[in-house]
Amino acid sequence: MNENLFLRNPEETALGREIILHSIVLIHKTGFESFTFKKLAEKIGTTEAGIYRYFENKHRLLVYIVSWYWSWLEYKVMVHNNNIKSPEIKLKKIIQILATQVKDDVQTKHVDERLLHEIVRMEGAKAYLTRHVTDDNKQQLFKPYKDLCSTIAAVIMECNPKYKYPRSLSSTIIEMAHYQNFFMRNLPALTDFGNIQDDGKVIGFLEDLVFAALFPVKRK
Amino acid sequence: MNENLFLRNPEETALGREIILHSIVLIHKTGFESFTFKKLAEKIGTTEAGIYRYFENKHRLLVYIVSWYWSWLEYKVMVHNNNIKSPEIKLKKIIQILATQVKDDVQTKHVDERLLHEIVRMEGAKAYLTRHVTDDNKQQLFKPYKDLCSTIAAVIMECNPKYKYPRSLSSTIIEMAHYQNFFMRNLPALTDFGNIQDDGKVIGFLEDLVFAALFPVKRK
DNA sequence: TTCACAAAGATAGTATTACTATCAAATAAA
DNA sequence: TTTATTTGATAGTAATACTATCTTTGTGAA
Repeated sequence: MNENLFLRNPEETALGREIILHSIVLIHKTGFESFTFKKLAEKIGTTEAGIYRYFENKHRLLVYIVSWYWSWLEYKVMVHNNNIKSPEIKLKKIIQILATQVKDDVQTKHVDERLLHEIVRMEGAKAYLTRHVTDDNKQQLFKPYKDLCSTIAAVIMECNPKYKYPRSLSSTIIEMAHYQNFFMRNLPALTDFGNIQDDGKVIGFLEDLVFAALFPVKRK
Repeated sequence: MNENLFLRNPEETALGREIILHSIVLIHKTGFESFTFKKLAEKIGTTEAGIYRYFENKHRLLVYIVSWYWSWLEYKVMVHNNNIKSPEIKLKKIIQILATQVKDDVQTKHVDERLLHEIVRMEGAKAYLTRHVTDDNKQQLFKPYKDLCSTIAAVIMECNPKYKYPRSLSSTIIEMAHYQNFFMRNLPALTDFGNIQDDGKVIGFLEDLVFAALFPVKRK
């Protein structure tokens, strides 16, 4: 993880890991706007000042956990696509990973990936939708997201080396995997899935969209 | 405008119109998080209490101006597509309207549409990315957005009545018109447009994507 | 064993935010 | 001209987002 994301590395101490663990639980429960360092401190039996030693402010903490998620996802994509040859199957697998409800990975004891996935779906965009995106970006805070985007773009180029928009398509897939899911659950009129809350629907839409874009029919 | 959006209709009084006018200027300048009713009150020479008489809180004000924007856009789409017959040309026009830098419409003296468009690009998602989306939705706060989505979905169905995802494609177009533009300007690695900041690039991407989805080649 | 020092705890304090309440003055409608 | 409505002015509160300082605790090298 990028050192600019924290003041002290939370992975290295027991308190740090408590902060990560419970910030995820708390943000998941109450949403990012009503999440405060004070509430978090009370929950883990420390003080506000204790948390400020690890993170400059709550926005940095959000960027930290969101980045953690993207890094973890990239690793997951790598593992799953490791010995797949067909780029098309790879891309389908990526869409499936992005759009499917995650289950907690027991290997990481201080992170509940299922909750984190739901946080990223609802709060992820707030990591970069700020007036200080440019500064944050200069500090490389969004590297894991951009890396994932590059990885997917590379698979897209394997599918069709002549496709003109691999990165834009890639960021579209990532964002829409989350947004269509969010819409399906909260604003179903913006989708064609009712509020059935079936991940398969979003996967179907994205596959249709992506493969149509990559293998188009010639038009005048 | 939906009555649930405000406590007192801002369009009906001079102070109300001042609130709209300067909230747009202020949110555009400093971003939504650092925008406060106190700063706004100082700017227009009234008091915090004065603004609270019109809007319950700053989130409602954001939803109000964002909804205003979507309503205005829907009107604009209607006017431009009024006497076009070809649904494909209609759809292209819609993409162009959505993805192009707006210029101020002098007819509405209390709203600067150019600034508002830039606000919607950066802050628009914050209108619904909250824990209270469902309640807000029940109060019909997002109706203009959903109406626009329906309008576009109808044009999509005119293009290809067999297409399975008209609403999802519609919300994808709307969101991506803004996001790809935002990425191009702030996180160019997520796009294929450098940071040239040319609206035409985003339009090209979206047209390619949408028409490929609507007129696909048959694949195994 | 002790000394050093880093990490955490305890406590206090500040400016700002997000409101609510009250009362008086101005203004517009009847 | 009376009356209701809208605004202005002022005050106050609980919570938020920090910063500062000082003490205690634990760990590990000398």
